[in-house]
Amino acid sequence: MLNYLQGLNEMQQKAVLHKDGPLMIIAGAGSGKTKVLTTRITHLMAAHNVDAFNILALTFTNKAAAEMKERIAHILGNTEARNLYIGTFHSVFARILRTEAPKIGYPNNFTIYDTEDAKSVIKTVINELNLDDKQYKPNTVYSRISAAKNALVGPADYANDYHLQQEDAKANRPMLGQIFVAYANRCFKNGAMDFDDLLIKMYELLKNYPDALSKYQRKFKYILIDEYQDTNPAQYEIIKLLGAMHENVCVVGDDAQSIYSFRGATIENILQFKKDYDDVAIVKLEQNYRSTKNILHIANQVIGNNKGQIEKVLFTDNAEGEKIKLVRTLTDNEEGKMVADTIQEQRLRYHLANKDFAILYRTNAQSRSFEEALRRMGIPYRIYGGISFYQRKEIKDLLAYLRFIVNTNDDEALKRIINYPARGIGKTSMEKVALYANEKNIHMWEVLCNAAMFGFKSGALESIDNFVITIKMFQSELTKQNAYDLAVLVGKHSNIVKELFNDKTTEGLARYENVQELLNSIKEFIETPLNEEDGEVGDKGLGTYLQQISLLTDADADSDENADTVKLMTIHAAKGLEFTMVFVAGLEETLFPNAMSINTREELEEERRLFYVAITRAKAKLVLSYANARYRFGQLQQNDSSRFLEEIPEEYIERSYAGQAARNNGNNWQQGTAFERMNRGFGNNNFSASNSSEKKKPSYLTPPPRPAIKEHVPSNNFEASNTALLQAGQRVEHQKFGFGQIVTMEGASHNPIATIHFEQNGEKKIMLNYAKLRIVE
DNA sequence: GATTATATGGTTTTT
DNA sequence: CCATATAATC
Repeated sequence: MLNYLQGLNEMQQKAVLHKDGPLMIIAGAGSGKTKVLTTRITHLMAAHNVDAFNILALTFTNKAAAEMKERIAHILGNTEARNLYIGTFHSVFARILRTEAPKIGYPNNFTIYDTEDAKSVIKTVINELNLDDKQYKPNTVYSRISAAKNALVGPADYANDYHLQQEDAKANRPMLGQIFVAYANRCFKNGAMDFDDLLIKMYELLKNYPDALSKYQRKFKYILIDEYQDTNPAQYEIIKLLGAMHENVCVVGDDAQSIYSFRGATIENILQFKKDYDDVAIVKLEQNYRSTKNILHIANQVIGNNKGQIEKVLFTDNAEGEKIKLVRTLTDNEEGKMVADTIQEQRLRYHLANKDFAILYRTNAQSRSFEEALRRMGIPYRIYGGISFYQRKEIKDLLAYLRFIVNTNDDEALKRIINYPARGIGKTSMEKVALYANEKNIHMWEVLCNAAMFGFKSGALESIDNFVITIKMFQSELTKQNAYDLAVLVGKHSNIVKELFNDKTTEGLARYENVQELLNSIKEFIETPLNEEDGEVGDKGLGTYLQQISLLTDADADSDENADTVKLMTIHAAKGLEFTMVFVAGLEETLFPNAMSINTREELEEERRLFYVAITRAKAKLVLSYANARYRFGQLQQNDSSRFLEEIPEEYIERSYAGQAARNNGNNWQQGTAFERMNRGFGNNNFSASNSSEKKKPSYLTPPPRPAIKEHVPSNNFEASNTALLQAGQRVEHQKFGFGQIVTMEGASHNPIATIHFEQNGEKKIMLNYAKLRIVE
């Protein structure tokens, strides 16, 4: 027994074995904190007989939660782990609120608004208050409100706060408090909570309802919190309340990796934790098991430039490893190509798999150049983040129907679906509906149900009545059918599916497939066995499903975790992950550090922590890159290299220069230097001859010149054909290159390449896996 | 009221 | 460059 303790170092064991009382673990990057957390939970259960039902663990993503559960189940060798309460703050609280909502005046089936929904409500409210949405930009208003909530400042507090009033008056938005109040009221009326409300309402529940507080205090005898440096004051206060009875609160964090202050997170929580509890045990995990000495060393150097930090020194027994590569390119496109070429080369030379590589960047918009380059080379990849599945329009549309059926108070969902697909209830009618609803202080749905009474006539009235009948029909099926069958019915009867099916454009086709995928996901939800639960509302109903998916992260939606693909993501999304070889791209002033975050020392230090997080994702190999110019707002913009690069000691770096200029001249430096003269800011970057070695230059030094193509307008019946059986001699149509004839077929069967002679554009090699070709004959 | 053309304006990061 | 908002037209 207790053999799960083997393989833990002294400090890790100390953290695991600490039984009762507050515990703070300061865990450096790659120091095995997940291992410590899982082992600690296992130990509580196995050695101290703590019931799984009495343990609450809060993680940063649902995926991390699922993995933790799985690992614990594996070590324990039984099914007890499924009774653990593990999840993100948001999902755990949503689950609790689903049971307790009526106490605070919400329906059990409350809707969860994502950012887009919330902004839309804010916009409506601004219009209703007769304010100008140019002066009050929904984006700004939303972030102000969100910031207030995360600091536990409610609408009334906000509107009455003298300082906030002054601040808003100065910033030319004196009515912000009123908007906040109206927004909060509207959400409440709609039976909806936004992301921040999940914390706020949980706090209010515990604060104002002693019976609820004591219920959950008794239940959660042991509380563990991962990524503690990224918690905000609202979360802090909730935990303080929940943990007050037993004080068995264990937090794990690393101040050096705090990167979510824009979401209200504050490192203060770490300092405050020590003050709030009398006798906090503190354990520091300082041995890094992930990275080479070189990588860890420059990480330490970089973070050393930040001022306030909790003292700790990361060390490792790992090998020294390679030097850090620093590559400069002329443009973002060449940066993409350099990365793709390097991946290809490294993969072959060291027998690495695609999934050993990650490309990290500061902003989602940067993914494009990497996508293009990887696709061109036939390297499979997967992008995390950006527009997630559940944010696609077609998905949100169908979900809005389901949301509305479950909660007809949700005016936001109603507005989305009432005229989609078009059924003749347009803007004018809806303005009237909104007007009547506000006058009588009832829901828009009630107005619709009594449309005749409110004076709607002929055409409009008929359309509205039909809509009401349809929705009522769906509602009556709500109790008779399961979520999947109902969703299928809604898709059919609302004509959404038909509408998408009839759209034969490529985008339409993709949308249709997305909807099918959504239906599949609902089916899967229904078919997965119930999580054992003690008398909670947690059931297989549509309401549960809707609440669950609104809290999914993009990382959670990852179906094939082990797929052999190169991973592309923002640094934020990479937190907690590790890869054999990491590319950190776009190390340029105004991009990283980002122009939005260089105005205060605090902001800049957070950018630096972000850089630190990026570096410490790498196990063996690290490549940093930057481009002299990149497309932004559709225009080529020049940038200096990032100030962070100057913080890395020269002897750890191997510089090189990839791109077209190098090729044209046959000599890397002359063109490079000429270019440098045109761009100030390169003075200190001494591109010494460090890469003048005789080694064969990688192929990224020779991008083929691309002749301008003659754009082709696809035929109206253009539709991608199945090209599996394509043969030489056949005539095809390509979306861009126009009509042509297959000259030869080559390449492996899983990645066939066709050489095609196009009438307008000459001979081109086309990868069939990616190109859209219509077979003409 | 719906469909299409033009204008605008916005990019940091995410539950 | 992109997506969404408004205007113009049927």
